[in-house]
Amino acid sequence: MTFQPDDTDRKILRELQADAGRSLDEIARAVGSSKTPVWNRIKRMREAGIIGQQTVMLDAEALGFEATFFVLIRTSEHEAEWQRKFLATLRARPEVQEAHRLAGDIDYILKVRVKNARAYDQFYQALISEVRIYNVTALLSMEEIKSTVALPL
Amino acid sequence: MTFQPDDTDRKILRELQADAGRSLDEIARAVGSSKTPVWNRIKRMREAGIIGQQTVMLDAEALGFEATFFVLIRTSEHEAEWQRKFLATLRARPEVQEAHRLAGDIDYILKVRVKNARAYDQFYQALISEVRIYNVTALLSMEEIKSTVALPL
DNA sequence: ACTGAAAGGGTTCCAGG
DNA sequence: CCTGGAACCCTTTCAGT
Repeated sequence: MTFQPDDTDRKILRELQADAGRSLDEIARAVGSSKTPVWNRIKRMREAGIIGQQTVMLDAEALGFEATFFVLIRTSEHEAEWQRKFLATLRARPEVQEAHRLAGDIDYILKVRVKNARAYDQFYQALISEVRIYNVTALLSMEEIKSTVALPL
Repeated sequence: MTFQPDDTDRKILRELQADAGRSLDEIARAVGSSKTPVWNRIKRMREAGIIGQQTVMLDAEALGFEATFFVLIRTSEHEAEWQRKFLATLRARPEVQEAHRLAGDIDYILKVRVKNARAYDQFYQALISEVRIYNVTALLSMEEIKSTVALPL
């Protein structure tokens, strides 16, 4: 199930992560190969789902998203039905950029991106009205020091 | 400093976030306009830095990155020099995908993506050997429920 | 498995409404 | 500010090595 990229595959993935907007020629040159072999490898990796969605990074601040919260959630409920509803709620809410189920005494962590603290409060009220939650801690980001989706290949 | 996208700009940004790999024609059709105006808007937003890097989402699990940690850091040091070194360390470490400075009693949160728990421990040892840190809590992700970089425009 | 080339399609730009 | 079209570049495929 684990895909084992060879050296050239890894170089291609690194280049695509860094800038997916370049031409095949440029990427081929960057990895020291030529168009067709690089094209075949990209095609294979796309079909295998290794390479997924292509997207653009937007400037969140400039677009008015000035508040990022990390939300630590403890719950006492662990039934299937509660969890199903909780996950559905998270997936339906576009301000939730990340959600992970955790090991340990904190059950879930969310990354929530909103325009301001009021918008966070609206999200919070909506969340606790939809599912029972035992304890919530919100950590407010003052400064985004680093943000990347690139894997350290 | 805050860019005010109009309705069409917002539609374009939504489409690009969802799939930046389509042709201008397709995007123009999706937003109910045509090539040239959409192209001009994208160009303007690129030049303004609203639209940044173009990238691909890779399948982390399939590539062997099976462990994600959220790391909560408390420090007693708040001098400029300590902070400079700490930030430089975080930025230099490719396994750190996110780093935020926080308000409140936890000073920093990191998202760290590694192949396994041993690789996390190596990162942790390297970090505490480079800068003094008062207290560290590592939260291990058991399940990635949701992960997106899209802003809720 | 790579090279080179050819066809089709897409991006970029410009003239005109 | 939009439409349509022309030129050029890139992607995609294929035959040859």
